[in-house]
Amino acid sequence: MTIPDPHTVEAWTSLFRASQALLDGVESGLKAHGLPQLSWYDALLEIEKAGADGIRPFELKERLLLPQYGTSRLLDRVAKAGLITREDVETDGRGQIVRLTEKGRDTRKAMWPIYAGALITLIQSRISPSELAELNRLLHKITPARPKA
Amino acid sequence: MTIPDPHTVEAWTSLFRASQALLDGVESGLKAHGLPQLSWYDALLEIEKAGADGIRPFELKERLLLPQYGTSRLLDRVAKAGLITREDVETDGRGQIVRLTEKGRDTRKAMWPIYAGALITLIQSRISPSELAELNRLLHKITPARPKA
DNA sequence: GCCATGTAAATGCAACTGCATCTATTTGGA
DNA sequence: TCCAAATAGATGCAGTTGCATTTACATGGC
Repeated sequence: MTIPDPHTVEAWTSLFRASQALLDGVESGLKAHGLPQLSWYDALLEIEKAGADGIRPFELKERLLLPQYGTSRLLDRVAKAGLITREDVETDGRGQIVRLTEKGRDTRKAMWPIYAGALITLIQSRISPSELAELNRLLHKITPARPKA
Repeated sequence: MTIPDPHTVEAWTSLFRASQALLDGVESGLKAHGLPQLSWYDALLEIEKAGADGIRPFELKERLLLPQYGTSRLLDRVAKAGLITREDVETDGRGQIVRLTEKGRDTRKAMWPIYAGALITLIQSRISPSELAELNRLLHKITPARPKA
């Protein structure tokens, strides 16, 4: 059995810690402002991008890389909070169309400065633009091409 | 409100995806072999390092960067699986000493090749040693010095 | 010695995730 | 047409996490 280079283990550790720290930072900022979780942001943004046409949950799950049940339940919560509407689609009795409400749009907008601020503080202020580009390049080497939704 | 550089957002996204992909890879490997979660590995390793003296839960929580209740419950599960012993300490009636059992040692040992193999496949085989070093350097810039346990 | 304060650890409750399964509907063939 | 297989989405259940609180013990000042 091959033993990994200590640098490999360290990379995994620092990668994990970094992403953990960033996530915590963003989430605690949102929570401190009484705003929903980060996962809601991505969903709201995708739904907002879909515009008046709305989006089907199965499309959403592909874009958010969430499991089907995760999407279903996330939509439950977001709908319960009044941020989206879900209505049946006539062309397919199994499906539904999700659309953002005004409140949903407002919520997403309110989340953005907090989210962005955290990223600036936690990333942008700590690393130079060229290093940032290099970091991106290296991370993309590690993460294989997403397996085509 | 300052707007973050798109590269910053992309770095956050790739960082998150990379760490998610690695975590999933390691976890699914362990699960496929009928082994416990990765979080158990770290705990078992720390406890093993403590040797015959054992370790106090509050020390463990500092080393693992876990919340107090998380540590308490992790130890519950690990103890229920027979991988550790917990006994009261005489010098401090509030505390306990955690020690690894033989079974705990065996389990940790069994986990390592799977864990290591996943790291080799997912990281080491995809990036050169010098790039790995650079990745480490960049990640350490982003993650601030841990706030001294 | 007594009490306020602090520290170690556990726990009730709500939220969330994973897994498997279920229901409803559509689709593609024989 | 009819039925097996596929697809969209929901859901029961167990496990896990976060938060707040609780229990138990220790310590320092008076």
